[in-house]
Amino acid sequence: AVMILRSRFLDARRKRRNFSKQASEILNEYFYSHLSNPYPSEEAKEELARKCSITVSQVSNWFGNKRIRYKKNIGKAQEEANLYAAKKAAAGQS
Amino acid sequence: STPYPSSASLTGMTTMSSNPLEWTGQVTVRKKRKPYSKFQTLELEKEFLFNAYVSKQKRWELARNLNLTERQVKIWFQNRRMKNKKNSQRQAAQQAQNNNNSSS
DNA sequence: GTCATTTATCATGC
DNA sequence: GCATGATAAATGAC
Repeated sequence: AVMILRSRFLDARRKRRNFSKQASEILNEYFYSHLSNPYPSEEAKEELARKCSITVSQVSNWFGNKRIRYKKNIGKAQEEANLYAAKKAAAGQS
Repeated sequence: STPYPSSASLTGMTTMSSNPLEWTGQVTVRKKRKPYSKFQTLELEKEFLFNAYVSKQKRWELARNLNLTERQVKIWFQNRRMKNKKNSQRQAAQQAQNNNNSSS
């Protein structure tokens, strides 16, 4: 019982904070620009972690959540996808 | 090196033009995740304190006493070891951070 | 065996 | 009240 209580304090869910706006922007840009295969390599995860000022585990968590929640929203609005698709198209202009 | 076999040919989505993302299709039918009870978790944790690796005999006993399958007990210990490893890495990183701050 | 995942659930932010 | 990040069961690659 003591260990359960102790684990509750070690549980990071108790102190969860939302990522910064810039971090979410970076992660979303990578996700939607790699939508055909949104599985960043370990090296890519480390770079994303540096740019977002978060840990590699947090990057993995973000992509895990993003993939499953994107999948569940296929067929629905998905205006976020259109937003980043347009952004990518604009960046690809000559 | 995708985690799952991306054989998109089994659901007849070869001519599906609307959604070309193969990774969104889950092939295998997996059983729904069911959280264990307080008692089950506590007994597993107690055994994990003795040894992180459980013998086949002990695994059978735990499975019978906790109303779990031997496969569930085996996987629980696997996941528990990964959790331990992750926490160790987290503490090590935290300690390194503290050392850096104190030395500056 | 490890380990990167998927998925449901949990706990929090707002 | 959902959105979001982290964790707990469960799977598959290797």
